[in-house]
Amino acid sequence: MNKFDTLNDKQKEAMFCTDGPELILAGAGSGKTKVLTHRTAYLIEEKHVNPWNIMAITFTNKAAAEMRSRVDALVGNGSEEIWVATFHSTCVRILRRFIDRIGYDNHFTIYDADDQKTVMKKIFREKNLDTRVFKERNVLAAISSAKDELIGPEEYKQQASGYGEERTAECYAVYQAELKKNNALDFDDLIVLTVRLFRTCPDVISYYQERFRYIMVDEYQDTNTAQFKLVELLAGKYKNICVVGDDDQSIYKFRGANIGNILHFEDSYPGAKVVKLEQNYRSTANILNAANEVIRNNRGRKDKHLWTSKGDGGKVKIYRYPSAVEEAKGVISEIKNAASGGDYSNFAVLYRTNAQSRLLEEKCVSFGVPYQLVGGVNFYQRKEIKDILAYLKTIANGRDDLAAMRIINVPKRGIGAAGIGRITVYAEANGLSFYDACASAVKMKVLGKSTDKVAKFTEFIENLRKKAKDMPVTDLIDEIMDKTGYREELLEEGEVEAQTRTENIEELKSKAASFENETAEDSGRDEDENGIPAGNADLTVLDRFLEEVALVSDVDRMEDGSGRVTLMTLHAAKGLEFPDVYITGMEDGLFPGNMSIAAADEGELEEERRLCYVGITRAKERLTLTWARQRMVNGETRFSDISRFLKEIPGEYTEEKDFTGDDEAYSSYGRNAEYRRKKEPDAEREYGSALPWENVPASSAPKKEKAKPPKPILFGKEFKVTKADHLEYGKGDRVRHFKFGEGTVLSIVNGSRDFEVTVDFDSHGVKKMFAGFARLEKV
DNA sequence: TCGAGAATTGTTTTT
DNA sequence: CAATTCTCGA
Repeated sequence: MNKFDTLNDKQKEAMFCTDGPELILAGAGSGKTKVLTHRTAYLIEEKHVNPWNIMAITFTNKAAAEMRSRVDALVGNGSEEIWVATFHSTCVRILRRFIDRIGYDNHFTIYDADDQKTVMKKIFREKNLDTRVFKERNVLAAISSAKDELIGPEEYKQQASGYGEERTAECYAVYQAELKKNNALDFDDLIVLTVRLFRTCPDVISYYQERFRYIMVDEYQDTNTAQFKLVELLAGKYKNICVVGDDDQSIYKFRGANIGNILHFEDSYPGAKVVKLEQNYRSTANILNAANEVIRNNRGRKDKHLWTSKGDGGKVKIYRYPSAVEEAKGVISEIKNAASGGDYSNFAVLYRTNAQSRLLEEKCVSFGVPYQLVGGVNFYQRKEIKDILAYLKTIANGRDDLAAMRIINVPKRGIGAAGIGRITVYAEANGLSFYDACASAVKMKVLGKSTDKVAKFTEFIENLRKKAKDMPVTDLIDEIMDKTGYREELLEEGEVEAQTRTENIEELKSKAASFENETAEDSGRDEDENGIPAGNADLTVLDRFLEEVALVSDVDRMEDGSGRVTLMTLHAAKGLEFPDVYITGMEDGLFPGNMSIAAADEGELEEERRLCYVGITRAKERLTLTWARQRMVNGETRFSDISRFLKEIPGEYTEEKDFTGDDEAYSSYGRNAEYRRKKEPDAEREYGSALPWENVPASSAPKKEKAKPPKPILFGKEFKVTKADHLEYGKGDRVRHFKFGEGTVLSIVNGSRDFEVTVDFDSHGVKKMFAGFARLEKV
C-alpha cells in the first residue's frame, strides 16, 4: 500500500492541492501534522518539487522538530534541504545575513522580557515618569501590540491621544533608539524588521520568494498581523501558500494573534481552496462530545463538528474538592495509584495560571511521583545563567550595554553605582558603548581609583575575545567561572545554593556541548547557491549558540517519554496529547478568570472558552476536571463556584464525585440543565474576603487577625528531577543516536549534572555527549 | 559600596 | 503569599 493511502478522503484532498492558496481547517486531533508531512512528501516525490524550495513554519521549536523528524521518516532523499523552522528563528536567520541593509549590525543580540524591562526602567527614570501611574509592563505591552500591528514609533505618536498614550509614544521612540544603540532586537523586532527588510530591499525579497516556492504555515490561527505580512511577502510571487489552523484553538489574542487571519483567509487569497478536517483520531466519544458542547457556546466561529469513530470510552470525571490543597493531593495520589509505580508519562496535569503549579509540585514531591514542570521560572532567567550569558554576549557583541553593565561588578570588583555612573557619562560624552567606554577610559586613565578594577575586567574580556574564535563554548564558560572568581563567589554563598547553581551552569554547558555537536554537522545549510550577495555575518559558534538560547521556549525543553507526569499551563499544552489528562482549578474567577468575566468585550470570555476546549481535547482516553471551593490567591483565601464551562457539559457525558463530604450542597448546583444559552447577569457571585464565612462550614472559617505573625522559618526544599540514576547501556555496548546512527560506547563519566558519554559512531566518528540530550538507545 | 530587613507590589496566558 | 524594590546603617 502506498503511503498516501493511509490518509482519509479529506486529508487526501488537502494533500493533492499543491498549487495556489489553500486553507486547511484542521479540528483538534484531526491529523494535521500527518497531512502536512504527507503533503510535503507528495510535493517532492510526485510533483518533483525541489526540497530546497519548500518551507514549513511553526510556532515552537518542538513543533518544528517533530515536523522535521516525521518528514525525514517519510521522504527519502533531500528532506534536510527543506526549511523547517519557527517564525522567530526563520527571521533571525534571514536578518543575520541581511540586517546590515537596514542599518543594524549583523551581530545583534536578542533581548528577552527581562532585558526589555531593564531598558524601560531606565527610560522611566530619565523621563521622570511616575511609576505609580505608568508600569513598565503596560508600556511594553502597548509597544508590543503596536509592533504586532507593524505600527512604528512615528505612526504610534500620530495616533496617540491623551496623556497616557502620548507618554507611551515617547517611550516607544526612546526604547527603539536604545535598542538600536545596543544593537539589540526584541522578539517583536525579529518579525517587524524582517518585514521592513523585505519591503526596502527588492533583491532580498525576490531572492526568498524564488527560494520558498511552496510555503506551509502551521497554527495559522495564532499569527499576528506582522506575521501575516511576512508570509504574504514571501508567498507574493508564487502564491503557493498552504495554511493550517483551527479558529477554535486560537488562544493567543493577548499576544496579538489576529483570528481574522484565518477567518478571512479567502478574502486575502481569492480562489483559495478550503478543506475541513473534522474526523478526530485522538479522543474517545465522551471526551470529544464534551469538548463540542463547550465550544458551541462561542459565536463567530467557522461552523464545524468534530466526530470520531471511536467508542464512548469512560465518562468525563468531575471532581469537587474542599480546597486547593485537597485537590492537589487528590489528583496526584490518584495518578500515583493509576500508574501503580509504572510509567507516568501518560499523565498530564493542566492549569490556568503558573501559580497553581506550586501545590501540585509539592504533592508530587511528597507522594514521590516523578514530574516535569513545563514553564514557570524559565531556566534562562536564573541569575547564574543570565550572568554567564551576559559574559558571552559581551564577548560576542560589545555594543550590548545591558550585558556589560550586568557583569561589570559580577563577581564583586568594587565597582558600584558611582563607578558605573562615571563610565556611563564618559560613554555618552564620547558616543561609545558602555563596554568600549570601559576600555577607552582605562587607557585615558579618567576613572581615578577604579581604573585598575575596570582594567582587570576589560583585559579579561579582550583576552577571551581573542580566544573565542576557536574555543568551544563550554571551555569559554569554564574560563569565565574560574578566571573571574565567579565560582569562588558562588561557593561562599552557602552549600545548597552553590550546589544548584553550579548544576545549572553545568546544564548550560551541556547544552552548549550538544549544540556544538549538532551544528558541526549542518553548518552552512542555508549557504547561498544562486549568487545573491551572501550578507556579512561571519557567524561564530558562539553567536549561533546565543541565538539558539534566546529562542528556546519552555515547551521546547519538555521531554516526552521521560516517565514523568507533566505539569503545565493550558497554553503550553496546545498541540500536545496525553492518554490521561487532569484539568485543575475549574472555578469561576480562575478559569474563566475574573478579568475575562468582567471584561466589556465578550470576546475575552470566548477566548477562555477556546482555551478550555484546547484543554479538553488534549485527552485521548481519560479526562478529569477538578475544582476546589477554596483556594489561596495572593495571600488571601478565595471561595469560588464551579466553572461555568463545566456547566456547559451535559450530564450524559460526565460522572461527578464529591470530596468535600458536603453532599447536599453539591447536588443543588443543578449543573447542565438550564444554564446553556442563558445570558448570566453574573453579578451575584461573591468571593474573596467580603463574606467568606457565609459560604463555608463554621469550623474552617478563617480568623481575621491584624497581629503580625511570627517570622516563618524557611526551609529550602530541593527537587532533584533531572539526572537519571542509571543508564541502560554501559561501556562497550552498542547504542543508537537519533542523528548519528549506531556506535560503540567508549566511556561514561558520571558528571555532576548528567552522565557524559563518549561514543564512537560508525559513520560520524567519536563524539562526547550528555546522556540526557543524546537520548541514546541500546541496540 | 553593600547587605539586611522593610515595604510594596501583584497575576492570566508567552514566542 | 511570594518576588521584587526600597531604605538605611555600617
